Amino acid sequence: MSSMSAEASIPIPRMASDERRELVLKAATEVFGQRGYAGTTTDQVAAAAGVSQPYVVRIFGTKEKLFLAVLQRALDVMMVAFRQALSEEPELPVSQRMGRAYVDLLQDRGLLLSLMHGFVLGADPEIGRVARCGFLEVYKFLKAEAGLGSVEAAEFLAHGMLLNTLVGIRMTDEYDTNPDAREMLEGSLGAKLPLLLALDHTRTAS
Amino acid sequence: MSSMSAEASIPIPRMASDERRELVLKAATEVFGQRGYAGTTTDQVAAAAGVSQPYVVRIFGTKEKLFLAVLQRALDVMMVAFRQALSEEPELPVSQRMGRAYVDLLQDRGLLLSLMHGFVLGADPEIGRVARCGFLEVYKFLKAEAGLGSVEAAEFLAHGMLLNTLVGIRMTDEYDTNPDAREMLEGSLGAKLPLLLALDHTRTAS
DNA sequence: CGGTGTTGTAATCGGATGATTACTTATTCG
DNA sequence: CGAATAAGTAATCATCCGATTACAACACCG
Repeated sequence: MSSMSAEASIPIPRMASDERRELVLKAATEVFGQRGYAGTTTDQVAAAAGVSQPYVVRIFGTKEKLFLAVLQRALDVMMVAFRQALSEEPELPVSQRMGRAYVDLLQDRGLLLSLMHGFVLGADPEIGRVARCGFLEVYKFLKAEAGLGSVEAAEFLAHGMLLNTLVGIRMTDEYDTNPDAREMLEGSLGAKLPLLLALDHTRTAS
Repeated sequence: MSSMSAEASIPIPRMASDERRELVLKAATEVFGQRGYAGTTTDQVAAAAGVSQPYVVRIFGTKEKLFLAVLQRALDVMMVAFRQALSEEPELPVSQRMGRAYVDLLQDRGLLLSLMHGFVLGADPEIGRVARCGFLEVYKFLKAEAGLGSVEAAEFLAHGMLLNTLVGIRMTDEYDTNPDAREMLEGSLGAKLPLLLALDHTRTAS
C-alpha cells in the first residue's frame, strides 16, 4: 500500500533544458512584442511559458539577457527565412520573394515587434549594440546576397519598418470600420494585405 | 534690519502653470524618446525638467496621462510643421517639402522617438487609441491637403518610419567607423543625411 | 496688512518586480 | 539500488517607483 501514494501523484513531465529554453524564448518573444522590454515582467513571460518566474531568470541570468536572446533569435530566424526565400521560386523577382518572406515572419508572433522594440532602444548600451549589428547584417545581406542596390535596400527596409509600425499600432483593428485605415493598409501593403488580415482572424478565432 | 534675512534668501522664481506644464512636457518628450514609456520614471522626467517628482505627477495626474500628453503634443507639432511646409516655398515639389519638414522635427529632441514608442504600443488601450488616431490623421492630411495618392502617402510614411528607426537605433554612431552603416544611411536619407548628422554634433558639442 | 489661492517640495507609503535562497522531485548512470 | 546531477518551485528579499499627504513659500487681492 505504500506505493499507492506514489501512483496517486501523476508524475510531472520534465523537459530537456534546450527545449525548455526554446519554449520560454518563444513565449518571451510574444510578450516582449506586445509590451516592450521595460513593460514586460519576467512573471508574465513565465506565465506565458507555463513555468515559474524564478526559473526563467535562472535560465537566462537576467531579464536583459533574456531580451537580448529574444532579439538574437529573431534576427537568426529572419536571416534563415530570407536565405530560404532566395533559394526558392527563382522565377519570381527577388524583391517579391523577400517581401513575402518578411510578411511570413508575422506567423512567429511578436518576432517583428520584439525587434522593433529593440530598434528604438538604441540608447541602451547592450540592446543598442545587438540591434545595430543585426540591422546592419540584414542590410549587408540585401546587398551582397539578394543583389539589391543601396537605394533598393533602403526601400525594402523602409517598407519593412512601415509594416512593423502598422502591426504594432494595430491598424488592422480599424480595417472593418474605418475607410481611411482600410485605404492606407491597401496602399501600404498591396497584395500582402490579406496575409496580415488573416493573422488577426486566427487570433480572434482561437 | 529685519528685512536682511529676507534679502539673504534668494527668492525662488515661480512660473505660470502653463509655462511649467510646457517645460515638463518638453523634458518628458526627451526622456520618453530615449527610454520608452515603461522604461521612463517620473523621477527622470522631473530631474530633466528641474522640478520635483511629485509635481510632475500632480500636473498630469498619472504617468500614463503624461505620456498621452507627450504623444498629443508631438502629433500637434508635426501637423503644424507639415501645414507650414505646404504653405511655404511653393516652387519645390510637395514630397520634398514634406520630407524636409519631417527631418526638421528631429530638432525637437525625442519627438519622433516618443511617437515611435507610442506606435509600437498599440496593444495598450489608451496609448493605442491615440497612436492610431494620430497616425490616421497624418495619412488623411497627406491625401487631402498635400494631394498625395494612397501609394505615395504610404511611401512617405515608410520612409518616415525608417528614419525613426535609424534614429532610434542610433545608426549614426557608426557613420564614421562602419562603411556599411555609412552606405546605408546615404542610401536611406540621400540629401537629408547631413541634417541628421548635424544633430549628433550639436549634442556632442554641447 | 492679512487671508486666500497657487506654486512647489519633503517625506513617506504601498505595491510591483527582478533576483536569491533553499528546497523538492525526477532522471541518469555506475 | 543509490548516489549524483539536473529540472523545477515556493518563499522571500531588497529595491524601485508611482502616488499620496502634509507642509512651505510666494503672489494676488480686498
